[in-house]
Amino acid sequence: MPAPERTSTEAIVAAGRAILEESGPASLTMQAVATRVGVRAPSLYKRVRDRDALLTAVAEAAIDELGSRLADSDSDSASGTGTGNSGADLTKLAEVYRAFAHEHPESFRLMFTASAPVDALHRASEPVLRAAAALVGEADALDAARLFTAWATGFLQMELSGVFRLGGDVGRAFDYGLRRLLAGLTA
Amino acid sequence: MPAPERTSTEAIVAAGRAILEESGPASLTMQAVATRVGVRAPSLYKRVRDRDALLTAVAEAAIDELGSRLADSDSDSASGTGTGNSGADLTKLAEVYRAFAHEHPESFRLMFTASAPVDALHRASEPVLRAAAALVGEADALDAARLFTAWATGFLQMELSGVFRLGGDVGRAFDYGLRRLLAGLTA
DNA sequence: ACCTGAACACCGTTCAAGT
DNA sequence: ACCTGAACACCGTTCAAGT
Repeated sequence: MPAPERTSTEAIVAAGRAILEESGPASLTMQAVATRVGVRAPSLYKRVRDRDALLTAVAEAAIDELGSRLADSDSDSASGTGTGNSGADLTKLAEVYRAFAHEHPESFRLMFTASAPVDALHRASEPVLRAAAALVGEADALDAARLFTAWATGFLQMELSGVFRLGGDVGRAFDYGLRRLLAGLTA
Repeated sequence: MPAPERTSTEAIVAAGRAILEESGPASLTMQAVATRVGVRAPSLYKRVRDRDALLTAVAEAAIDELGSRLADSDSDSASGTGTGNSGADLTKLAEVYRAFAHEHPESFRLMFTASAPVDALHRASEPVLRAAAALVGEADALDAARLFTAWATGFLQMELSGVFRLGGDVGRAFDYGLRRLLAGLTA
C-alpha cells in the first residue's frame, strides 16, 4: 500500500536552519526537528543518514544562500567585465559577506565547523576568485582569494565570538584590514 | 574526617586535553575524563562547574601554551628592541602559530569554538600587538594586529578543515598571504 | 571533606510492528 | 512505502549516603 509522504528533506533542512538560528546548535536535536516538521524522530532517518549529515546539509544550505548573494553583488558591479578595478569588487564582496554573517551568525559558525562541505564552499567562493583574478591576474588569483577569504572569515568569526569587543570600533578595524589587504595585493 | 583529594583540577584539564587531541571533541566526555583521572564522573563536579566549563578550561590551557610559544619566539628575535624590522617579527610569529596549529589541531579548533576565553586570547596575542606596533606605529597597532590575527586564524582553520586541500601548495599560499599582508601594512 | 551508587532527564539510533 | 512505539546505549547532572 502506498503511504503518502508526510515531510521532505527540504522541510527537514529548513526546520534545522530555523532552529539553529533561533536557539543555537545545542537545540538542533533530531526530536526538535521532527516536532517542527510534524513527524516523530525515527522518521527523519528515512531522509537523513544521521544528525551529522543533517548538520552538513544545513551548513550546505547556508553556504548556497551566501553563494547566491555573493554572485548577485558581483553581477551588480560587473557592468564592465574589465580588469583591475582597484578592488571595488572585493570591497563589495566583503560587505556582503559581513552582512550575511551578522544576519545568520549561527549558520555562519556552522559553515566552518561540522564536516564542512568543501564543494559547496568552493562553489560559493567563485565570485571571490573572479574578483581576485581581475585584481592580480590569473597566476596569483587563487592565493589572493585565499588571503582575502581567510582574513574575512577569521575576522568575522572573532567579531561574532566577541573577541574584538574590547577596544576600538570593529567596523573601522574591518575597513582598515580590507584597505591594507587590497594595498598589499596591488603593490 | 579529612578525606584525601584523589585528583586535581590540573589533572582533569590535562586529561581533557589529551583526550581531545587523541580522539576528538565528541570523545571528550565527563566519563572519559573521570576514568582517565581515576575517579567517577560525579566527582568532577567538585572541581568543574559543568562540561562547558571544562571545555573552556581546556581551551584556555591551550591558549596559554600558544601564548608562551609566541612570547618565546618574540624574545628570540627581539635582540634589538628597535622599530620597523620589515615584518621579520610577524613572520616568525606566523610560523610559530602555524606550527602550533599543526601540532594541536583539535585544541586549535576549540580555541575559537566553545565559549572562547577572551581574556586568555588577549594575553596570548600580546606579542602580535607589540610586533604590529613596531611595524606600523602605536596608532594603527590594534587594527594591524587584528588584520594579521584574523588572516592567520582563518587560513589555519581552513587548512585544517581541508578547504584548501584542492589546488596549489598550501605552504606557498601561506607565504604569499603573509608577504602581501606585510606589504599592505608597510605601504 | 571528598567520593560514589543510584537515579533522572534527555538524546541519537534501531527495528519490529502497524497502516 | 512510509510512519511509529518501544527499546537500547550513552551522556550530563544531582544528591543522599558512605567513609
